[in-house]
Amino acid sequence: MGRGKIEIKRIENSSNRQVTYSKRRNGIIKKAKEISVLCDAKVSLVIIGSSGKMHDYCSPSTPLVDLLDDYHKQSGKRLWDAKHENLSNEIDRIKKENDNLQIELRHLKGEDISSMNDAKELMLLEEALENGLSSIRERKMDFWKMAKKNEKIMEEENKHLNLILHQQEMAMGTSRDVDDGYEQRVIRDYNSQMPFAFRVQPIQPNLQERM
Amino acid sequence: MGRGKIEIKRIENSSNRQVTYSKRRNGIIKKAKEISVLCDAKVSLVIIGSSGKMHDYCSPSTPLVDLLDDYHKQSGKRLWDAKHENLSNEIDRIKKENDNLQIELRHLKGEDISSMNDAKELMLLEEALENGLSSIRERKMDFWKMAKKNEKIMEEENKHLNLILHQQEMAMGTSRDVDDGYEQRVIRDYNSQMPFAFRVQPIQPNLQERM
DNA sequence: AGCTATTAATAAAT
DNA sequence: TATTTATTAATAGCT
Repeated sequence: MGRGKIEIKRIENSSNRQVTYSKRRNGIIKKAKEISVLCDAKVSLVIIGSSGKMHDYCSPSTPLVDLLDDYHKQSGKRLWDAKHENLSNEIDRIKKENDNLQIELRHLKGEDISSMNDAKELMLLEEALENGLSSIRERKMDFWKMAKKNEKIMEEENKHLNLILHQQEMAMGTSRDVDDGYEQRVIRDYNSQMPFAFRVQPIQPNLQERM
Repeated sequence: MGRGKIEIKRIENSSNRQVTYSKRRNGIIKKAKEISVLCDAKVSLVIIGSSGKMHDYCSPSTPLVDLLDDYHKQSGKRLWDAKHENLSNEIDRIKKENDNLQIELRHLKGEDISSMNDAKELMLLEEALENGLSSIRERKMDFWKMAKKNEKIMEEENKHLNLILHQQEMAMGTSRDVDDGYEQRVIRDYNSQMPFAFRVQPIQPNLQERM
């Protein structure tokens, strides 16, 4: 396709070679674009001329890395070293583990169990859930006991503080209002040492009756 | 360059697209070979069609890896590092997800809950477990009902078989004892194949209504 | 870098 | 899917 036919062999004349190179390079890149658009193919094209300068084309929205990833999967050639492969394998492994966990989790939550055709499994599941439930309830009981205990301690402390305050008031003859802030602070400090959710609650045991 | 001019846009007709793809793929690979020979350029070409199948060309005595090494040096895109980093990040991400799942799972099983300091969370957990339990029990109930139904059907079947056997015996004048083993075996087989999943069911379409 | 005669690629038909 | 052919597209050699 030109004024004359040419043999496909190295062009010896260096300037001709250079000219042909840049013309054909444009041509092939155009072709690459076209095939990727016409046939929605992924294309990666890298050309390095004898000068060493590199040109490339990669189909849109196809990171070269991904494409080469495909390549290396399909060609079986190890493009990147074992390290990468190991990482890939690990990802696969963990993903699989993840899937299994998800399934187990869903089963425990009672989802997707219509696919469970094994009575034994169902019973194991039930057992696990019952165990879980009893543990949780034990824990809640601990909470409750602790809350009660705390409550009692605070009550005592309060009484004690009130007593002291009262004594001081009597001794100093001052009004109770002056020292009010002190009492409040002490109580807050107690609260902040409570491990659980009972911190900001007024003493109202029945609020927690489900715990 | 064909019987008609075409626009460079995705070919909607899938079989035309496929034909064009393979023609142009050959064309572009030929061009790649030509430019590498004519201009002694290094060329790497990877094409992945919409079917996902990959074709490639790489100029002779130019390992693709080396060429891509050049590429990654010149493009400054740091192919490998980026790839490596991506993989590592993904692993971290998935591992984290995994850990969270593990924790959730352990909590549901009532393990490690002594670290749970939030009454609300505990209650949510309990609720999830209760829901799970009730789903499981529902499912078990289904199984149970199905087992009952199956049992009934088998009973009928048995009766029927016995009747037929009996009739045959009468007709043939043979003793019933001769065939006794057969009947027993049939029943045992039914039972042994009933894992709870009722695989070997007599022809009774409505048995499958929930499966 | 443009131009154009010529070859090469290929779209549509078979 | 492979071949054929009319037509367009690419490009070799020239300027």
